[in-house]
Amino acid sequence: MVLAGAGSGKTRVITQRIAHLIAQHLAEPEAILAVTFTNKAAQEMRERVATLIGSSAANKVHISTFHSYCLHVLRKHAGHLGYRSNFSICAESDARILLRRVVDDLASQENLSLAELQSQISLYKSANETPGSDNTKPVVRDLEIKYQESLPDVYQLYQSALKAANAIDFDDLLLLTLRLWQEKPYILEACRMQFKYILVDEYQDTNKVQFALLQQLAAAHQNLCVVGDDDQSIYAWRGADSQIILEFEKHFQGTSVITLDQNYRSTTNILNAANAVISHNSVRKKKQLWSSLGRGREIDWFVTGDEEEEAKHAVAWLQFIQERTGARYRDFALLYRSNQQSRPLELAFRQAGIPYVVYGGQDFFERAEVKDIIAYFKVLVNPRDEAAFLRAVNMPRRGIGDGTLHQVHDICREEGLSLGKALWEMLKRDLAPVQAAQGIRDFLGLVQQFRKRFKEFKESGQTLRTVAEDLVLAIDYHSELQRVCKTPGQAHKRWLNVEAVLKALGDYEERSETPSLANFLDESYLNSDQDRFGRKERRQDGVSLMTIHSAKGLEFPFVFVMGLEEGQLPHEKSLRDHTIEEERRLFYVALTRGMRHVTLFEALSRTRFGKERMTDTSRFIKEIPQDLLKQQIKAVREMVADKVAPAKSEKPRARRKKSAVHPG
DNA sequence: CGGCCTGGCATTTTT
DNA sequence: TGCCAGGCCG
Repeated sequence: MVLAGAGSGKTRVITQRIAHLIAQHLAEPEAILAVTFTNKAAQEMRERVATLIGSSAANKVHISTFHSYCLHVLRKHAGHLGYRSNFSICAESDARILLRRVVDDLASQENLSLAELQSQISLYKSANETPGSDNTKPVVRDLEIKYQESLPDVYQLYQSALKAANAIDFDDLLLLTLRLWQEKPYILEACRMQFKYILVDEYQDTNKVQFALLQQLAAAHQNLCVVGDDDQSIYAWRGADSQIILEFEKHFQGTSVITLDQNYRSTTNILNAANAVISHNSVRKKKQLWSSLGRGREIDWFVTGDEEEEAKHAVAWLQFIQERTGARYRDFALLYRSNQQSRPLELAFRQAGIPYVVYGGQDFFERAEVKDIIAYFKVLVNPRDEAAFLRAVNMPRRGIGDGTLHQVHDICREEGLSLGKALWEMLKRDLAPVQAAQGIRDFLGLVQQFRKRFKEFKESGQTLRTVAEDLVLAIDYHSELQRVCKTPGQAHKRWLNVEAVLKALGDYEERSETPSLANFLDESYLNSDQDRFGRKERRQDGVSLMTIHSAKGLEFPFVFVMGLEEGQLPHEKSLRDHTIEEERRLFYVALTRGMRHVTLFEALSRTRFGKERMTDTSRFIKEIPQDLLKQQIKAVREMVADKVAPAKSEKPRARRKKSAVHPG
């Protein structure tokens, strides 16, 4: 186990070790498995290994995410688990559709939030547990009673809905692989034999299922090397369990632990501040980062009036630093706790004419237009995929109403048919209204035609891409977009996304030796990495705006951390959930992104949920030794307080506004 | 079916 | 305050 502090060359450890294993003939490239958490990380690792040992050897090393690896295993053996091998993978939004139907079917009067149910289900799955009465310890404490009560049923129904749709969700990828290995030891044995050495990056982010998978896979050879930093564990809310890294030595006998505490990224002042802050956490492996890059400037701490002033001061300060250092825009990152904080920042940058890039936001595959096209692909590949089916069947509108769909659904369940077959039955039995019947005929004809064309595209001298283009034409999606969108500009923007899907399909086709639509879906669903779809020009020079979570693993010469107030960072929810130590790690991650200099911003008042409120200074600032901080006071609490709460009344502002609209 | 309105609500998001 | 889902109505 390599305990690698922030900026200590974590990834380098893995790439060098891979190169070493091969150079010393300890293992053939194909006998090495390196696991990362993101495809991007896997890609980067492959490139770095390639520069060490050449790309032909590097391409033989198995570098992949947990999920991709598991998908690979499951495609081969899905039959053993009662799934067809053409099963679909449900993204969260697809799963949401299934979940909605499940909750509707339960007909409970309780007002249950789908999002909450979904995240609870995921947490249970990540912990390799099932919500049920026999559970002595629920995964999440303090869950409202109505959720505790309904979760077991919802869970069961959700799982059977997935199965009926011949679909699995992201958590199932891991879970089903584990179950496959348990039920078919010979498959596990074969998987074990394939790898002599296993390396894992970002080990602090593993969940219980991933740990179990590793344990199984590494059992034969016991050559497991994990790299991670418990202080950077910030995904517990998604099921990551930092206990796993803390107890590594207990799980694996004869472990040697190597601590990397030299930091090659940040100046000493930044590190000292980060060290001081993180030392307030009780559950951690002790380490003190140090560097030889010099002290650097103290951390600046701006106290401003509200979030708009915060943004304006950030802009001015950035320009000041630029003048003094000649830094480029891309050398700056503004980090915040929650996405909504980007809004005032974007406004200020736009006003100042400074280019910026907001990272995060909506995933490429979650956009409506992309989902529409992909839904067609999915229906063609997996006729049972309910979520995709429901999406495609009325896109564009074919006059198939809710009533008809409910009827179809009943036929599916009662007679165990796929949705497509059930639609045929509807027609045969003359159950659908005239209009709907015509729509159903159109849709089924389309599906039949294109399923055939995608299957035989080669024989007919076409490519996947040209067939897909025909499909988009056949459903007249361009017109559909123009109809749906309010402005032509928006329609155009969304059409570009459709073209991006087609281009991705073409690119995939060139890359793959045996291209198929099914394969393309696998690749893209597990690789929805934004910059692979050409959305963002990474070349251009702009200030980066992103959440602290998405900044993990990145570094910038100048880092601004915004919103250092109680309730914001730490977030108020964390105070209630008693997850303050994870919030502290989050702040630690933010600080350690900075190479040369870090600036902290605090707003004395902040508008949340439409109400302006006074705030308190974040406790984390108080945990930084005073001599490392340089306070820049731009606003005084008393004066701001006067402005924020002028009267006793709760909403004088709202009233004034109303009377202005209706002066009479 | 789709547009409009209202009411509830509100972190973080690797796959 | 601003967004989204769900209900209602034409």
